[in-house]
Amino acid sequence: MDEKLTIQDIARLAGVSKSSVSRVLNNYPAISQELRERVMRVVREYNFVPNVTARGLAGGKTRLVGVLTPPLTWPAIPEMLRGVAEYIERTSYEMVLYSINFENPTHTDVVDRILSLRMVSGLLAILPCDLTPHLLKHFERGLPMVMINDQEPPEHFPCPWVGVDNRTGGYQATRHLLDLGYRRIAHVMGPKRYYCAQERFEGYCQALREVGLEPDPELLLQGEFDPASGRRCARELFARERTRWPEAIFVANDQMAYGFLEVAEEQGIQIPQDVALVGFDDNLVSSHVRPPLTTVRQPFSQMGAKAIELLLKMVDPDHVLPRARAAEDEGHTEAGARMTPATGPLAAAADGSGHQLRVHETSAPYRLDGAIHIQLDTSLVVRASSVPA
Amino acid sequence: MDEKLTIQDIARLAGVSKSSVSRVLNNYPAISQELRERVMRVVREYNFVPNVTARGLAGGKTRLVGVLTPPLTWPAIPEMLRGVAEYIERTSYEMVLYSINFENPTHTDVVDRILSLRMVSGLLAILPCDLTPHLLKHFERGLPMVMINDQEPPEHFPCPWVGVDNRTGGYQATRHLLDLGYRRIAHVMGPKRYYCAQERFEGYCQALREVGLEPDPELLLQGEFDPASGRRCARELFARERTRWPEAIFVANDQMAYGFLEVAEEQGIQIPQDVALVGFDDNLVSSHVRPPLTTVRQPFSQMGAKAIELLLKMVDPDHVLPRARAAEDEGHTEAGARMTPATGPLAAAADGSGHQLRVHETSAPYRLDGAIHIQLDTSLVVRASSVPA
DNA sequence: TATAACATTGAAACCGGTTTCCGTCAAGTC
DNA sequence: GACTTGACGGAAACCGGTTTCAATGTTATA
Repeated sequence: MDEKLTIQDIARLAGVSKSSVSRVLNNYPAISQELRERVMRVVREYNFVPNVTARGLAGGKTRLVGVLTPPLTWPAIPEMLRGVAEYIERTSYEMVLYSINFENPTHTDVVDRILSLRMVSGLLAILPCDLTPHLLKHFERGLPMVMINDQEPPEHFPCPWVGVDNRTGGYQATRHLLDLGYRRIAHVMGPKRYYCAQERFEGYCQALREVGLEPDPELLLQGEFDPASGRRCARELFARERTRWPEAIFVANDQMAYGFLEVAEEQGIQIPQDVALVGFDDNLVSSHVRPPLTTVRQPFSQMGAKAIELLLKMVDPDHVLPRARAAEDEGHTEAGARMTPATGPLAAAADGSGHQLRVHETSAPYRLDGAIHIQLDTSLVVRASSVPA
Repeated sequence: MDEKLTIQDIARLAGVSKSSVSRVLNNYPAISQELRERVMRVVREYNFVPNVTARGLAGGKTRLVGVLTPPLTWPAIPEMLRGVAEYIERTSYEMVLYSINFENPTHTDVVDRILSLRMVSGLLAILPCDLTPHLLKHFERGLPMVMINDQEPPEHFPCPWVGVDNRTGGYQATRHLLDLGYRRIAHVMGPKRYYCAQERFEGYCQALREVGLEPDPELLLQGEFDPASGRRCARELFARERTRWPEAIFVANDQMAYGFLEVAEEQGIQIPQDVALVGFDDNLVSSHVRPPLTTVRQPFSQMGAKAIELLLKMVDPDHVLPRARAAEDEGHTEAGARMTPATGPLAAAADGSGHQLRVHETSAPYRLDGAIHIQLDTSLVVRASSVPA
């Protein structure tokens, strides 16, 4: 039925030239209604779909965007990709997945090889870590690109960028513990080289100061965002004499919080009765650990969707979704958990879409009113680890 | 530097025709050593990479394969894709990810749209569930395809297929419990419409019979492969009077086992002291739940790798990996867990690569000695849920 | 030494679209 | 009524490769 028809065949069947068929298929404006209908009838009858490859060659635009990700086994990645996939499914674009292994020392070469193929019309780089400077070169050379990246200070970052407001997130976590009456609140920080780690820490400090407390250096620990460092910090903290324990701990990500849960289990420490715990991220797992983790939720799938939306606008400004937008991201928070929208003192003027927009200057060719930085809001998810049953 | 060079430019720079450059780049045999070197020098100097799109148009083969998956938030999917991605990274192919939502009633249309674009030269369909009959039509129409699918009986299944030996897996789980001395062993079965559920059940029965026990209908429960049905079965079981409880339970997948853990926690039932538990799958989460789950590990990433290897062989028989194969799949089993290779009574003649090969007849155009079905081995991962500390 | 067979390489056709260029025709202007 | 203008649509060039075909130079065969 739909066997290898070409635009030429359609032209012949409709009794027109192939240029006309092409024009009809691409919604060229100066086309008479009659021609359009004549062509479309044949197109529909034979169920004709133009060859993407030829289209790419001739038009200079492939309808492909690349998505560069760390290994999919990183907790946040599948959620983000879900957002990307659900958005892209409603467009005429497809996604080429480049899952790269940062441990491979040649990963910059891998990226070069990928991009030199010029197969994709744009790139969404998810948490590119130390690859960022290298990617920026490609961006500055003209490759449309959006990063989901919370590791670089957004000031003057030239590339369009999607992330969350980590400062308000840190504030939310700490404020929650303060509201429950805790006063000796420890913080396990992420690596200082990451901007998000600093921001979460600042939110923590700000919440403390708001109630007249000063951050206590004895209650600040340094982690590496992985479970192992969480375990290490937990052992260090719980090895102190009981009177020097904190009443509650805000851990800068869920992975490290898992380490705390493990050590607590080992040592028979009850959470939250002995020590309350709040994490950051709300990974899919976090509602299934024991006790379920109170945490600050990052809207990962929404971040993916926003980022790909932005990228498609850069790649193809006339791009319109063929179908209406589906229902908003529903998240995976299980029934029973309370969700608190961001209400920190840092809440900036929203642009109506529920997220905060910051616009910076950029010299890159694909600017949309300057480099757009989209910052989404976090929300607190309260579960058993911070609230005694 | 590598700005939009064409094969024509290279030809001019090397003082040869573009046909010659093309031949060199494609390893055409009848090429003089001198010409080859002359061209390659220029290619390397200018870092030339031929345009994939043009290549696709002219050669009739895009170097793209599609990967059709259920939502990435399904537990096994990221692991499988890791295997696919790691393999594909070492080839000249790229993967186009089609993550489809089975709940969308129009998902067969989505598949049709995707495939009618003819963008991909082959398709890897991961756990396509009820999409299988529809996909088979495309396969029979000539689209190279491999399925990772444990839901269809392999007999006479026309399409190349990768899965695990579920029967031996069920045997391993049950045998392990028997070896620990348990005799009253319950089984929570998956949906009967899935072949894997039946096979796991048969393995269970066989292990029991081997020690002279007959499966007890009272100890057989019917689940749906999700946590909710696990909870339901758990409540049903634990609502019985204590003397009618089993000593141990083999649950047909980890998700349902999580439901058991939750209900046990709720009702203060100690696992494994009161009841021992073994799951199936070894999801990434399963080592982090409390207590860590003993389970039958499916080599998901290896399945992905095998499947994509098979697919590429179908798409491009002359396909050779540019680099040597990297180290074998290392899995994610944490240190301390014991791994038992499959040694069930069903172990078939291995083909040297450590997996079992079954060859069936097929009428599809892309046969390699008939439809290849690759069955990988499962392995038991022993953790605290079955072994009292 | 003449000739057939083979190895090597360039010219040109082709893949299936998009886009430029140009001719035609009808409506609008003076 | 002649001329300008713009809408419309066909012919042909083009995108950047692969592949067929034919020409050339070499080597083997008789």
